[in-house]
Amino acid sequence: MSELPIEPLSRRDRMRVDTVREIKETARKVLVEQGVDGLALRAVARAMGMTAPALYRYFDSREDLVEHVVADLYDELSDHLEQVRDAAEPATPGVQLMSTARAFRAWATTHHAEFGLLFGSAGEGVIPAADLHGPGDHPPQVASRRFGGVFAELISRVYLEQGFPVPDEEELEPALRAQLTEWCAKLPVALPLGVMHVFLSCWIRLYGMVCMEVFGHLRFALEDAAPMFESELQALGRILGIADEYRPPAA
Amino acid sequence: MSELPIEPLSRRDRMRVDTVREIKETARKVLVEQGVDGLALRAVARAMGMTAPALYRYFDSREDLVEHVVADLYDELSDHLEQVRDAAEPATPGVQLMSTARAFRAWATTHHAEFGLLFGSAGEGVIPAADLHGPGDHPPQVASRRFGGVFAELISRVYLEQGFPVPDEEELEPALRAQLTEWCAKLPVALPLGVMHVFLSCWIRLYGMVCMEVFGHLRFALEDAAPMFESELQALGRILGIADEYRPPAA
DNA sequence: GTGCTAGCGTGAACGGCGTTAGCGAACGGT
DNA sequence: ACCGTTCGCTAACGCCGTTCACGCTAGCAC
Repeated sequence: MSELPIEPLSRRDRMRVDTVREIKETARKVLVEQGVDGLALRAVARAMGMTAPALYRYFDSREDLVEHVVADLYDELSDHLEQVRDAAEPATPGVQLMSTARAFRAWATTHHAEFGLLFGSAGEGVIPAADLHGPGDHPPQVASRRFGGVFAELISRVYLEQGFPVPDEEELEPALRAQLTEWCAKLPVALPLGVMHVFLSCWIRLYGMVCMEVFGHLRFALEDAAPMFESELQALGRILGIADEYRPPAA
Repeated sequence: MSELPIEPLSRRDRMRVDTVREIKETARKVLVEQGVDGLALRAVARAMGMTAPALYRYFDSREDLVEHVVADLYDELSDHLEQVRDAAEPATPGVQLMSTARAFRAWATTHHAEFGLLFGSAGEGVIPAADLHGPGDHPPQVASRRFGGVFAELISRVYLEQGFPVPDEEELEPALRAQLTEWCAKLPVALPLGVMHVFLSCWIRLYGMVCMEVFGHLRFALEDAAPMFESELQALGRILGIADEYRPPAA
């Protein structure tokens, strides 16, 4: 689809690329200020001194624009998490994983609307039948796979470098084992199925904690979910054998 | 707010109650067929042979209608879960908890749109600043509290009748302990803080698992999340000391 | 039975939305 | 200088939530 001649970008093409970038940036600004429902084509156009139909020169529809924003957000989040991971001291997988998980929650709590778009049910109507996390080539799909890879790679490294207890293949139900095997085959490195199982379980717990906090489903019990998050993170650390590397957050 | 004279319902009042009920039922039908975004006042009115402004005789706004639908859904879900709980055999808290958790997932997977409205980010715009799970008297608030109580009561009974290991108060971070203490004071029965902590942790895990499945965030690894759910449920059972009561689902 | 009134449903209207169609201006390549 | 592509605009359609003023009708007091 995209041919790569070395420098064929005409002045017009450069302008176009810039405009696309500006539209997506403006859309994101509108998303933050007005929420998901306020993310309207007309609002975006208005915010950048254009009219709504002009945006159709750059995106097929509102949905197409939102998809690209979603992809950009996944990429930006992945960039941020990788940065935090690489800056973690000491640079052991355990510390890196803990820091990255904490950074994920911090991003979620400070980017409410964006998080809802990426991880909530808001994306339901957006990426419709075509599964978001499917194997397709749409921008949000590749971007979300990259995001998932950050945590998957970290847990893999924790396992490879330090190890942690994982269930034997025989302990897993056959149906689950089959699915894990299929998934495992797609990964670059071969790992025991039990590692994938532990990864999924940990990711479910991390996702659940952050999701409940951001969507306000913990307010029935907790006013500030930060201590509970740290407690859950510590529990995950114990499962992965990296509890001793636990560090309270900087703030 | 609601006065209860024995039978003062005039014919007119009965008509009105019926209409309110029909509107909410129609709204729910539209929600299921058209999704959250399709839940429009005009669509509801059209589906029941009315015009949109007429609905304003019964609800203040679209948001008000959606709130009442949310409350009804919470109540219906709570009814269903309590029914499953009371029908569980043998009637031990452990089996009841397992069955109820499984019924929760079954409801979520078969009521996609409704689940998104209750537990996803879709409710973000609906119950705006006034927290859904706050202490107010709005219908969705009382209904969601009732729902949460089903699981809280079950775990409490598991603890009281059989017990399971809970962290000591001293092990909990002071900030977390303070919040749990405050929450615990509002409950009918006094329980150790560690029980509340385990309850939250389990609920986070159950919610995370169901949420990820329903919102499609597990499709990157699993095509059918049922076996993984059962695996997680079994893990929860081990934490609560009821793993031996585990039963595979009927289906 | 008659008249009054409160409640209900309607059509029209306002502003906003996504989207399409058609027009004119600016630009790039030749 | 010319031609075609690209771009942004206005106008329009049908949807939405919401408000308003109007009729109708059912219930009630007398």
